[in-house]
Amino acid sequence: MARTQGSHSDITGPRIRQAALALFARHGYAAVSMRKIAAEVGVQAGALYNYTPDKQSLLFRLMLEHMQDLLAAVDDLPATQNPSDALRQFVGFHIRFHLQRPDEVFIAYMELRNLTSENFAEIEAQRRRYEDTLEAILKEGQRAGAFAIADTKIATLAVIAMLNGVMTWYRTEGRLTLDAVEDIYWDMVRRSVAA
Amino acid sequence: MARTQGSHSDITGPRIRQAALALFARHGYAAVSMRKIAAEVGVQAGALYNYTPDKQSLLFRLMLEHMQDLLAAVDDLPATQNPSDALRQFVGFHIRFHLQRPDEVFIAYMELRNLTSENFAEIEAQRRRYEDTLEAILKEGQRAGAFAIADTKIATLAVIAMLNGVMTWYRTEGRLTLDAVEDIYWDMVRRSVAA
DNA sequence: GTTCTATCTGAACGTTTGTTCAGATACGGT
DNA sequence: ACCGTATCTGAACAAACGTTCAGATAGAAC
Repeated sequence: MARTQGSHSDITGPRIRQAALALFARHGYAAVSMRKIAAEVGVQAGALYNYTPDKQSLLFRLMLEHMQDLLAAVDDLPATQNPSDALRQFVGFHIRFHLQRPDEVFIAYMELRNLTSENFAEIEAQRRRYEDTLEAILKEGQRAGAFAIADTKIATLAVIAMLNGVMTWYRTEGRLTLDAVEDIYWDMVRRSVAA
Repeated sequence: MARTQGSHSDITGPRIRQAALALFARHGYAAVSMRKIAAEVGVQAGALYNYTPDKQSLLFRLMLEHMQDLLAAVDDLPATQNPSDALRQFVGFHIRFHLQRPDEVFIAYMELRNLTSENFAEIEAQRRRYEDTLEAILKEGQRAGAFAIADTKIATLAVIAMLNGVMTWYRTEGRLTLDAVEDIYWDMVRRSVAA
């Protein structure tokens, strides 16, 4: 039986990427076979190759689309009055954006070593672009005297690392609301760079 | 040829764990075969089974020994006069200990999902014990009025996440000395929890 | 110099891997 | 009602996987 009810390129393609995303996040790229992805979609392994040239491209596309979404979203943030507001906005944005996409975030960080070197370079470039938006805020704050930072590059990485930590423990059904989490982290970030 | 020159249980065992450590860190547990580990040691795959019952135990032992070393080291830290000194000592200890063992740290974090559930529970318990030593410092500082922390559990995780960030970028040959890095991070941590 | 045994080889096992492709089929267009 | 084609099946491929084990061998013990 081929071409079963309601099966279309428009449907199967996204479902394959969705299944791959969930499986890669849970078990890791190397531990997930094409057959497992196919089974999750309800299709034979060979059918996947109508939608991806190979397994590597499947991973790369997931990561690339995630990074592009991230960069587009951060570029769309409204303008702010001063560096402190900009930093607060960034903290809130980062926490919310990443908590909404736990699987994508997990993969984008954990599966970097499973990319070919060309693909890795491309993803890494996007990551750096994202870090640069935060560093620009810190530099401007430093220049304006709003922040007192020993090293803006390290501070950038430290703040992002700190914020990323929220993904390892935050659960929607936990004791803290998203607003509360945001407030707590904003408070810590603010103080760590305050003049 | 068997029992080649200088091959002994005392030599081969550690060399196997050392090779597994490096390969797991670089390529990931699932992507490394027993044959690759054996080749790195200069031995056939079957010989590995004189030293580990299976591949899973090899990973587990690496992680367990790392966590035990970490807990033993943190328990050995000298007593301090006040919470601020204790926190400073912890920050310096954490950075130095982890930077000395990049492969172990990487594996202990990235390969958790490749542990069986029993093994995972054991490692996770050790990790929590480590976090508890930091939270105890923060709680005592909070009680004594030295720190002003909204939520000591979150602050614990945030501080550790922030410090762990150093592993992703620090290189011995980089522009910053270990002392400088330690100072910068201590400064940020101190301010993020200061009363 | 002989024996003993810890250690390693090398082949084999059954499974699973990513990928290919000829053939089957169901839907869109006519 | 028929055709054309996009889509999927199912089998096949060579390679690699974790693990086992009978047999070989080198060094320790005497």
